[in-house]
Amino acid sequence: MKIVFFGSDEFAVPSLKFLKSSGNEIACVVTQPDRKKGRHLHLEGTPVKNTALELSLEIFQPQDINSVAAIKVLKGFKPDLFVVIAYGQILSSEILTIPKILALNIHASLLPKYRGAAPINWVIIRGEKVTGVTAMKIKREMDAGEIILQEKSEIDPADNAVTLAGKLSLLGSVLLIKSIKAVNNAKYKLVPQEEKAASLAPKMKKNDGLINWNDSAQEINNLIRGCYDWPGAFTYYKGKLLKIFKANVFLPLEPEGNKKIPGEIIRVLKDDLVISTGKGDLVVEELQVEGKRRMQIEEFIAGHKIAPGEVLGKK
RNA sequence: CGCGGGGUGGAGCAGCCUGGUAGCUCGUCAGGCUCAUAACCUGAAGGCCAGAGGUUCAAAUCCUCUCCCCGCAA
Repeated sequence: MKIVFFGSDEFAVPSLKFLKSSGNEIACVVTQPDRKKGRHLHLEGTPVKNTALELSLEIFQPQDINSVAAIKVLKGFKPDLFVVIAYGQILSSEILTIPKILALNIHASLLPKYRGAAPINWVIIRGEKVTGVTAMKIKREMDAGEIILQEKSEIDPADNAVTLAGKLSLLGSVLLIKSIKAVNNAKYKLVPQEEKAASLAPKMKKNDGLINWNDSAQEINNLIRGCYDWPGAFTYYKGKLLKIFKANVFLPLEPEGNKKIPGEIIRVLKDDLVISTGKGDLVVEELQVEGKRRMQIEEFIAGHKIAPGEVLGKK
């Protein structure tokens, strides 16, 4: 099989590596152009580009994949298959007709649920117990193609978006190889998605991480896990941005006698910071204040005169 | 040169504006209290205040440059 691989994000890296070692011919790796990133806006390649360099694969980084020039390049490879994983640009219908067999996509959710750029974050934020990966034939509409194979994976309560992404990207790479085999042997069915069951998982925005202390401790903890490590669930403490990276839910046994304001700090011990929420309490374990490095709660408490009664969330 | 915060005993912070014995919380070590303890009390060790210049009688503190860390923005 002659394959052109489209990918940018870290999520696609295991698939690229696995694909390479599986003996398929990778004609070219298409990835997003280097972008100015980071603190001093240095030019940086995508994780997929770096992997492709390590594997000595040909790299193509068109500004616009749907441009006439880019299409010409792609046609030049005369590929059997396109494999698209976390690439970051939408392929036009003309591009989808280039490969002899089909264009295949691995998506990190159980489609038709969580279509879009950030399924991993949103399944955690929504408190799902199970998610998975889907291999599908790409259609013009975003993540709406017919399903080839699907694999489920349980979400561990300890998982955050990063750990879950790690698991799913491995699972996805296995699913990819399976799917390619199936396609190669023509032993596969294309099952249309149930449109009624579709839901969306749009790209994360900075503000999606804002903590609403009126939510339950469980919901807030889901937000914290789902927003890890970008954009990070955040609130405000003494006018400064405060990100919470890790926390636990604590349900007080005694009926809440004296009502606390959601967001109020109710207990500060040596290594224990408990915050009141709309329902239950949140025990903060790892956090970061604007301009400071990320730290464990005991380090934070050691250096900050933080007292019960203070309320988080005010800008 | 995108904007901003910061580098102070092992950790996290205060002190800097208004120069002049280096302080707090935690940790470590020793001792005490206690049936016991991660709790409490007492004491101790541990810092050329990121680095290099400069101003000054005197610099963690003021000025200049360098290195490193972080937030925003992407």
